Amino acid sequence: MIKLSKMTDYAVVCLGVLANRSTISTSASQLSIETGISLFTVQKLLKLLIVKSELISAQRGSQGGYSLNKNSSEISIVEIIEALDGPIALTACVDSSASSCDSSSVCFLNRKWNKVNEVIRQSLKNISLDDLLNPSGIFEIEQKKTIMDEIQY
Amino acid sequence: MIKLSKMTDYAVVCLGVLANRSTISTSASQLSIETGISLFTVQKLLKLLIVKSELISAQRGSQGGYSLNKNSSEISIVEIIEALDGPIALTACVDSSASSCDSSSVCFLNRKWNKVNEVIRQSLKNISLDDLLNPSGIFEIEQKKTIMDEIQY
DNA sequence: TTTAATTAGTACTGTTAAAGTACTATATTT
DNA sequence: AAATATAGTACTTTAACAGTACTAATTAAA
Repeated sequence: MIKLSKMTDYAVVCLGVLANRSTISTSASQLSIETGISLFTVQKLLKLLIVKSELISAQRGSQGGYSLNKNSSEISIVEIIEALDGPIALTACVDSSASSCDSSSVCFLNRKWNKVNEVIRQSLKNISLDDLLNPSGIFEIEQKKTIMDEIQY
Repeated sequence: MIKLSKMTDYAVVCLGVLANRSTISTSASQLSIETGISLFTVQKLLKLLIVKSELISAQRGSQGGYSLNKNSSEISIVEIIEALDGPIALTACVDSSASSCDSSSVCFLNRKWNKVNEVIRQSLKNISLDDLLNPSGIFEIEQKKTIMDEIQY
């Protein structure tokens, strides 16, 4: 099964809470209480997002916490996925790591997967955090599906 | 990183070889030699494809082997992915397994991921094995990307 | 200025899914 | 009958992820 890490799932939930309290800083413990996700996990998650993305800001000390840097409608789920799961790359040999593919002499199609990755990335690019949070967003996503259904590319 | 299993990657390579020898049955050992993938792995892979998909047929005994059931242009990469990785489902809670999501009381967005999954599935649906094998296919995939780029859905 | 609250950084442990390996049974051709 | 191949199953190893824990640094408020 192609799947996201649990962290990404947790992130959408936590960022959703932050989106509803855009003005105030929300502490990790508060987020843990509101989401039901363990404090340890919430802490880890937020630290990751701080380091790996520009999605949230942190304020230390008493009354400190985290807040969203931009509106949920401006956050693409690609940003969240790529911050926590790394680049969207379906195959290892496509990963732009130093080590080249073990079977490069044999594998005649590494390059092609990159295009497939791009197709997926583009599909996700225009789905915002808000689309996942806001009920009216369901329809929009449904629309997207329909549009894609009709394109016989 | 969102990624496919290595098995899926191997599968595309092996099915690619089968596509080039559509008429004759090709044994696992022959495929191992031609692809460079270990025999054990090739055997496991082909057995999986037999059980989990309708993509190939097997013939036992001397001179036996495997062959593609349809043309590579008629095989969607979704068929390959879903045979080996299971359904395309980005999050566990979306998986239609018996056990409901642990945090269902808290998670206010399980349903939405299904729509996202559908978007990805539709993106992949119309990419064929042939698109990954045939050089001229690159352009077509590139086209797809471009089309999707332009749709500001 | 002390105390409490809170994030930052790092490191360790446990769990689980995937990959790889191996063996035995069954079928088919020669 | 013998050789060749797939079918089925089970075991072992590996690696990524999730979870846990501790210490340091920072900030606000008492």
